Amino acid sequence: MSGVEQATGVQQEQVPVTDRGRRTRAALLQAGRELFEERGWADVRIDAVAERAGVSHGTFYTWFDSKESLLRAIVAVVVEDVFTATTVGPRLPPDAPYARIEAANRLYLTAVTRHARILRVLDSLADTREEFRRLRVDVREAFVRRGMEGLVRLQELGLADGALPPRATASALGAMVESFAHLWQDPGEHLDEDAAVDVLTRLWAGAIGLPRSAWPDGASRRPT
Amino acid sequence: MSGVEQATGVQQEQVPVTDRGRRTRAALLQAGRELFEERGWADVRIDAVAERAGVSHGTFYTWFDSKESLLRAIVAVVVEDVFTATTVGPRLPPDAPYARIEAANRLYLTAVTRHARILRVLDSLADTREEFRRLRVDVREAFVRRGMEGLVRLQELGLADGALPPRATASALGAMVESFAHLWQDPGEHLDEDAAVDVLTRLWAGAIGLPRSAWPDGASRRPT
Amino acid sequence: MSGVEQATGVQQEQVPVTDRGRRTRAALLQAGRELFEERGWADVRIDAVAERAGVSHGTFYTWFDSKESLLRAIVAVVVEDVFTATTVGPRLPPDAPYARIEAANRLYLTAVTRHARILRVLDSLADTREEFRRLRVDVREAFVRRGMEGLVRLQELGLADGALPPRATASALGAMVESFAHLWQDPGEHLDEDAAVDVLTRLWAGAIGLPRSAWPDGASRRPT
Amino acid sequence: MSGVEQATGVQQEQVPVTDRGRRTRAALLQAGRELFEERGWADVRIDAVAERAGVSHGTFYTWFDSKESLLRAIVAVVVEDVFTATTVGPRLPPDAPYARIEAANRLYLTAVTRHARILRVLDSLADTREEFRRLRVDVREAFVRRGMEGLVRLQELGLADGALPPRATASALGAMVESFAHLWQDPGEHLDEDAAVDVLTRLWAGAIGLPRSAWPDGASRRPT
DNA sequence: AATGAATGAGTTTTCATTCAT
DNA sequence: CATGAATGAAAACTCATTCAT
Repeated sequence: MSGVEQATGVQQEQVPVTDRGRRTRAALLQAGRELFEERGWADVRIDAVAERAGVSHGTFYTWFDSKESLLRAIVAVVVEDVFTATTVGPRLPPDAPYARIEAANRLYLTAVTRHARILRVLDSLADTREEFRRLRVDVREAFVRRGMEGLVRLQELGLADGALPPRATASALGAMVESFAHLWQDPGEHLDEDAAVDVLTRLWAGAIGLPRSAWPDGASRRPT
Repeated sequence: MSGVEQATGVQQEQVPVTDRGRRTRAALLQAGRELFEERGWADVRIDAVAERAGVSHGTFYTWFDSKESLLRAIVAVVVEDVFTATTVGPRLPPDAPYARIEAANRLYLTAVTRHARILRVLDSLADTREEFRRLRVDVREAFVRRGMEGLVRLQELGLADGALPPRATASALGAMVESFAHLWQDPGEHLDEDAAVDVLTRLWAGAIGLPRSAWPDGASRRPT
Repeated sequence: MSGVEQATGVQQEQVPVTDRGRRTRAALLQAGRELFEERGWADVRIDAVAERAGVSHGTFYTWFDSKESLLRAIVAVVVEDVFTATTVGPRLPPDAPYARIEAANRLYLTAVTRHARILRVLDSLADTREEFRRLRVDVREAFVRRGMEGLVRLQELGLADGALPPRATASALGAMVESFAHLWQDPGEHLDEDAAVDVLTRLWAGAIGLPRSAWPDGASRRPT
Repeated sequence: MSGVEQATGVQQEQVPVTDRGRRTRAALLQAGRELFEERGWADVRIDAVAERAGVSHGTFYTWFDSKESLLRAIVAVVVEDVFTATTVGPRLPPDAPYARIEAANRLYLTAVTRHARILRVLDSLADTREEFRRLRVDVREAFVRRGMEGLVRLQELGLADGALPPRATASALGAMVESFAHLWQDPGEHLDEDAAVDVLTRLWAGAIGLPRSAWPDGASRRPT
């Protein structure tokens, strides 16, 4: 199980024991998430986080060691959520590959969309801070691994292009799905969730060479 | 900044008139690019740029208004280069769609790879600075548009899945290619250029539903 | 100043809530006043203010937004003081115009003298910074208005030259009194307060044409 | 002859020998004056002066040693002009004191008005730079001295209040006249030159106690 | 636990002045 | 003489983090 065991850094964040403490910490977490989403990393001051959480500046440090530490805590939730969404899908039969791909895409697309803003913040730090680069990778990891395993299985069954290197392929297609979540934000790309999932699944299935015969009727013959 | 607004509007960057000036400006540009690539945006000081360029601190401001301004100038070159690479490819016959896709992918992949580090820096700013978001989009635009036009043409010829919305599809596939350039950096994804182009082209061709009959022999039957 | 505008509007200066805060703020105010008086505006560094107040550099910004902001706070006290001195004088009978003029002159002269150095600083900024020009005017306003009203009353009673335009006259005479406070600093003009007030009052009373009969005995016949 | 012999500072400004040089120097002088008048001291960059004069930045230093030096040269002209205006008036008969006061006031008022903006700039520096404080005094000196001498003469003739100390009185009244030149700039004090001179002369004559019998008919009986 | 205040390292930027050509 | 460029000493301001109550 990747991506969840990162928490053991150097300094442990304080863990609240009283109810009041729990509430304060939660408020800071919430305020931090909102602000990061609104303004990005660099433009968020600890001051602002504390203020929005309704506590004094100093209190922030009762619960978090640093600004980084706050983001780490926020991202931990995200990693967990994406991981869960990716892993705990409906258990579809192995002989329905298209439906499996579709289900995985939908879950990942919605999960990533849910966290699109905070993931962008993470991205902006991933460039220089090794720790966050790892976290960024962790978010993707479960999905990529799942895609990779699925691909291998299909290749073994002769249902996917055997020439494709599994890991790289899964990475590339995973990136494709994820990029969709971000492009969605922009005006100009207007698709509802079903349409988006449909497009992504078609691209994916076609890309790995899943034979049209294995596509559902609606998908393979869909008109323009 | 004192109280009275100077009469001049937005100051234009200086343009060197002497050779010495040209050399200095170029050195700063080069030093800036290197440092941004090595350390990312936030960890580069103007001081360091000047030092690496072998000039004094103040000289930086003779040629650039600000750190932002420097990046802008660096990125302008990148945008230009990627645009050119994307646009000025070998003119392949329209009836060789696979080869066309391959050529386009190769050009874009190498161009983006060439600039991978600086594009990451740009990404990290794109989240909050509207100006840089636009630039980021500009880098992709030519490639996405080209992919879109190619797709439309193939759809009209019945050689591509008519159900795919052109713009979104081209965006998604473009993102896929681009992500490859970045993943390449990471250890663990080791493919040489030819192999990478091959994978991407297979994925792309398959994704849009280009019939296997339109694939070159080597591509369609390549073994694992 | 990064690209994104923080949500807060014009930041208000902090108001101390603890005693320690009050003490620190007062010390900065005091240090600032002294330094401005000693060195003028341009030659005062925030660093120096903080040092003299016995706090660190950053602490200055806990209490004031900027150097301007500090001066504003200092001047606010001055405006207040001059206003009070000008307004809250001994209530003399209307039928003792000379004594009234004298009392007003004394109060204004001593008030302006008390603040002569800081007013000079204000002057030096008033030329270009509209905000400070207004403050400068504010300092004078109460005295000028009072002089004007007094003049109008005397004109109505036939005790002052009816040809004098009240506002301009009061301005000119006010400037005369004020200039005295500054000239006093210079060596070469040595008069004690009583002598200065006497001269100014004679000039004033004579200027508006107050009949000699309304002058006190001592004043009208005073020998050289 | 006060106020004109100041030029011998430490470094002598360059003196042009060619025609081209003369033109360049004059252009810089002119540009400097305009800019100081428009923006005040601190907000004028040497860059801007050079640009407005149509020469390159470096050329400025061919003709002036420093920014201070430029202002010094500009002010020298002003001092000279005010001095001349004050000294070289119409030679009126000693037995027409009111007319003499009026003439002096008019000359001084117009001279100071002509240079009001640049004198303000000088003021803003006078607070801290001893050199400019001297210059500032020099501008006033001739007028104050003349007023003082006039007052002494009238006192000796019994035509002025003998209780007035000549120097202080002349200073105060001089400041009064000068302040008028500045207040004129402000909206709200709207008087044409004749009216202003009239008011000032009445105030002056009254202030020193010039008997009404020595006032011209128009002046003494002017109605409201 | 919470709070208000203090800290100071870290950065960008300005601009008068000098200089090589 | 003029020019374009280089210089570097200032200086203001920010903000994460620490601390005394």
